[in-house]
Amino acid sequence: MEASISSEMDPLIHKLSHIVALYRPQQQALSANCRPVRLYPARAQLLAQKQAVTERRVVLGGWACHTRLLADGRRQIMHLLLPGDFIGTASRRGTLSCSTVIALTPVTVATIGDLEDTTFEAAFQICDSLTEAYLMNQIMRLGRQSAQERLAHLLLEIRSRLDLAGLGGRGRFDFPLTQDVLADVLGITNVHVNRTLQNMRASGLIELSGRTFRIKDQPALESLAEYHAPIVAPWQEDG
Amino acid sequence: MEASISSEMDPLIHKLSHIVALYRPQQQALSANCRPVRLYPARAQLLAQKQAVTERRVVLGGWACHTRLLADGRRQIMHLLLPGDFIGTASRRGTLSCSTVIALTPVTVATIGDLEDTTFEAAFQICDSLTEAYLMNQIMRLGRQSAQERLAHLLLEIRSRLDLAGLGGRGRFDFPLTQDVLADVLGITNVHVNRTLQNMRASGLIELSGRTFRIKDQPALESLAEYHAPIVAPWQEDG
DNA sequence: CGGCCGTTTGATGGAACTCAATCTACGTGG
DNA sequence: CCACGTAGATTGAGTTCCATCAAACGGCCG
Repeated sequence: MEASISSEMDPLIHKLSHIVALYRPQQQALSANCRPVRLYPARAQLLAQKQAVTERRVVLGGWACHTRLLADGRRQIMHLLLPGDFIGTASRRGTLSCSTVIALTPVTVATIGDLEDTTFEAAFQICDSLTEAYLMNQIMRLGRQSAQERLAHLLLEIRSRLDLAGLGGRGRFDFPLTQDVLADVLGITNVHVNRTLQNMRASGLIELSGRTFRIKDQPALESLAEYHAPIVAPWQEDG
Repeated sequence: MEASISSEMDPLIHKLSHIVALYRPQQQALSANCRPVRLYPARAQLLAQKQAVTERRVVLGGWACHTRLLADGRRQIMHLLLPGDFIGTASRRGTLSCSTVIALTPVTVATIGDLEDTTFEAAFQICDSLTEAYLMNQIMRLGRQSAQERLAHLLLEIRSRLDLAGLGGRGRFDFPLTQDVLADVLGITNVHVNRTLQNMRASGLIELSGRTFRIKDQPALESLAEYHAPIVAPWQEDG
C-alpha cells in the first residue's frame, strides 16, 4: 500500500487504466502531481457558472453534478460526477463553464498539475469523449424515453461508470442520490420517481433501501432501456 | 477574393476568428491543409455509430446532425451540425463515435490535416467547449422546458450559431429543417411541433414559410426561453 | 395527372404533473 | 427521554400537456 493520497487516487487511476497502459512510475507521477486533496461538504459549489476553468480538477470521492436553474425554480442536472470524473469542461482549460457544479455528497477533490507525459493528454481527451457519450445518453433519455426507461438507463450507466472507477460491487453499490436529485437528473418529478422506483422494485428489477442499491436483473434492465455500455477506444501509440 | 476552397472555408474561419486571432497567413495555412471538399447528398451517413474517428472533419456547407435510434423507431437528434462545426467527437481523435452522423441537407465536408500551429489546437479545444455547451443546452431544453420554451430556445441557439459562422442575416436565415426533424431534436412529435410553431407565429414571435425563417421578436423569445448565448472565453496567449 | 413529401387539422387517450397530506427516520435541544 | 423540527419517502385525487391516430391539404416533380 502506498501513501494515503495514492489510495485516494485509486478511482482515477483505475479509470485511466482502462484507457491507456499506466505503469507504476506513471501512476506515481500522477499522484505526485496532485495538490493536496480538498474536502467539500454536501451542497457546496465546486464551480460557478460563467467562471473560468483554470485548473484541471478531479473528483476522487463522493458524488457531484453539473446543474442549471431556471428562474421559476425548475432545475436540471445535466451530468453526474462520480469518483474519477473531471470537474468543469472536462479536461479543457481556458473556457467558461456553462453550468454550476455542486457537491451532492461530501466530496474530495484534487487538482492535477501539468504532466509532461503525453500519454496523459491522450487519456484525458478520451475521458472527454466518455463525458460526451454520457451527455448524449442523457439527451437520448430525456428526449425519447419513458420514465421507466430513463430510470433504468441511468442506473445502468451509473453502474457501468462505478465499475470503471473500480467501485462496482457486482451490481451492488452505495447510492447517495435522493429521489429529488434523481428527478432533476431524469427530467421528471420526485413523485413520479418514487412511483417508478416502486414499479421496478415490484418487478424484481432492482433493490433499493437506504443508501444501498442493487441491480437484480441486469439483462431485463438492459433490454428495457436499450442500454449499451460506451466503448472505450482501443488504445494505440499516437494513433 | 481567394480560390474557391478558401471561400468555402469561410464559415470555419469566421467561427475561429471569434475564438483566436487568425491572421492571413494562418487562414491560408488552414485552407492549405484542407483536403478537397467532398459533397454528400441529404440523408447520407457521414459517420457510423461505433466507427473510429480517425480524421478531423468539418462541415463547411449544409446542415447535419448526430442521431440515435431506438429499436421501435423512436429517434433522437442529439446535436445539430451547422457550417463550421466538427464531425464526430468534436476535434478529438482515436475514439469511437457514440452516435450516427447524417446529412439533413446536401452537405460539403472538408478534412483538416495536422497543423503545427498550436493556436489551432487551442481554438479547436474551445470549439469542443462550445459543443459541450450546446449539448447541455439540449439537456436543459429536454429535461425541464415546455414545448414552446424548447422551440424558442433552440431557434435562438441556431441563430446565435449561424451568426458565429457568419451566416446570420440579422435574424433572417435559411432554415432547412422539416417539422419531423425539429420534432426529433426537441423530443416531441411532429404534430406538436406544428401546433407550437403556429402559436409562435400567431404571437408574432417568428416568421417561417418555406425555407425562410425570421426571428421577429428576439427579446420576447429570449425571456420566454431564458436563453443565454454561450460566452466565448477571452483568448489569452497560452493561458 | 398521380404520387410523394411535408404540413395542417381534429378527436381521443394517457403518461406524467400538481397539490396536498401522511409517514418515517433521524438528529437536536429542552 | 421525549418533544420537536427537518429531510426524505410515500400515497391519493384531480388536472394538463402532449402523444396517438387518422384524415385532409398543399406543393413539387417525374
